[in-house]
Amino acid sequence: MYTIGQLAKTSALSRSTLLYYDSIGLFSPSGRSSSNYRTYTDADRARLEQICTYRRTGLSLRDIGRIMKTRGRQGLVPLLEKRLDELSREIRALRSQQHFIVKLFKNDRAISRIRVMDKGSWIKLLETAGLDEAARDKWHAEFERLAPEAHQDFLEALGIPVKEVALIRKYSRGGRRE
Amino acid sequence: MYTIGQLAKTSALSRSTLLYYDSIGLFSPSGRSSSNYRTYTDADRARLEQICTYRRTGLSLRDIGRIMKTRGRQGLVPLLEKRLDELSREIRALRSQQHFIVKLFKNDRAISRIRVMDKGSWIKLLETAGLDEAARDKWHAEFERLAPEAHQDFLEALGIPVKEVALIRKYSRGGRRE
DNA sequence: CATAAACTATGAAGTAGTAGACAGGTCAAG
DNA sequence: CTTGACCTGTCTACTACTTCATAGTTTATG
Repeated sequence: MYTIGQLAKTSALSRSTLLYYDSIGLFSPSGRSSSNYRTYTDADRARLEQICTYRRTGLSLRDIGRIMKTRGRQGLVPLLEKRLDELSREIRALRSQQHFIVKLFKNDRAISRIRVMDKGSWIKLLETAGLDEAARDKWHAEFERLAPEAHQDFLEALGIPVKEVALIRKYSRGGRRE
Repeated sequence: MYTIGQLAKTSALSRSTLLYYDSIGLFSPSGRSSSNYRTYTDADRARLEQICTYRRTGLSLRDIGRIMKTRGRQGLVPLLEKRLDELSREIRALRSQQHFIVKLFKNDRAISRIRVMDKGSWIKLLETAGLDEAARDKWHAEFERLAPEAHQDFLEALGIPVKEVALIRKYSRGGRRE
C-alpha cells in the first residue's frame, strides 16, 4: 500500500501528474484511507508502469486510456503505426526549422561550425571516406531497397527539397537520371 | 485596408490565429472600422510576414514578440542559437520514441519493413556501398572533425546508446579503440 | 501531549496555439 | 423591407500538465 507521495517518488512521475491522471480517469487508486487519502496497491503500480511504457512512445493519454480499457491490448498495433507516421511528420517539421534557421544565419554572417548537415557537407563526407559518385548511386539504390521510408526521411533531413528527393529515389529504384 | 478575414485568407494564417495574436499583443490591427471591425494596413501585412518568418524557426510567440519590439533585431542571433539547441533536444526525444516503438514491435511480431534505421542496418548499407571498417573509421573521423554536433545527432538517430556514442566519437578524435 | 514539519485533499488558474460555438452585424438580391 | 449568406466580436475548449491557494491529516520531536 502506497500513498500518492510514495508512489510519485518511486515512479519518476510527479504527485501532480498522478493527481491529474486520476482526475481524467486514466489511473485512479484502487482505494482510499479512512482520512480519504488515495491508497495504491502493487497492482496499481503495475498498471502505472504499463502507462509509462505507452507514454514513452508518445501516444496521447486518451489513446493510452483506450488501450488500457481493452484487455489483450487489442488495437495497440495500428495505434503505434499511426504514431510512427506522426513521428516522421513531427521530426520532418523540426528538421525544416533547423534548416530554415541555418539559412537565416548564412545570410547574416558565416556560421563558424556546422551544426546541421546539408547535402553538400554529406557528399563531401562520403567522398572523403572514399565513395565516388558510382558508389554513392549504389548506396542510394541499396538504401531505397532496404528502407524506402527511412531513405526519404534521411534525404529530407539533409534539407533536400521534396521534389529532388523524389527524383533521387526514382533514380535509386532504377529510373534514368532526370 | 483589410478586414481580419481578408488578411487570414491571404496570409495562410487562420482567423483564430490572428485573433489570438491580437489578444496577446503580438500583432494588433492599426485601426478599427466604424462598426468596430479590425482594419489592417499593408504595413501591418509586412509586420505579419516578419512574424511568420520567425515562426518558421519555431521560436515561441513570446520570443518573437520581444524581437519585434526591439528595432535592429537585436538579440535575435542568441535566441536562434538557443532554438537550435532546443531543436536538437526535441528531435532526439522524438527519435527515442521511434526507436522505442520499433523495439516494442520487434518483441511482438517481426516488422516487415524497416521504417527507422538502426546501427546494424546502417553498417550493412555502408558495407554494400563498398566501405569496409577502415573506411568507416575514416568516415567517422571526418564527420567528427567537420561537424561534431551533427555527428552526435546522427549516431543517436541510429538508436546508439549515449555511452557508446561517446566512445565512437572519442575514437574518431584519435583515441584508441579500447 | 502540544507543536511544527511534512504530508494530503480539492479546486482554480496558468501554459501555447488553434479550433469552434455563439450571437450579432453587413450586404446583395428580391 | 426581408431573407439568406457571409462576415464580425467574444468566449470557451483542447493537451498534458504544473502551480498555487486553502484546508485538513499524519508523523516526528521535545
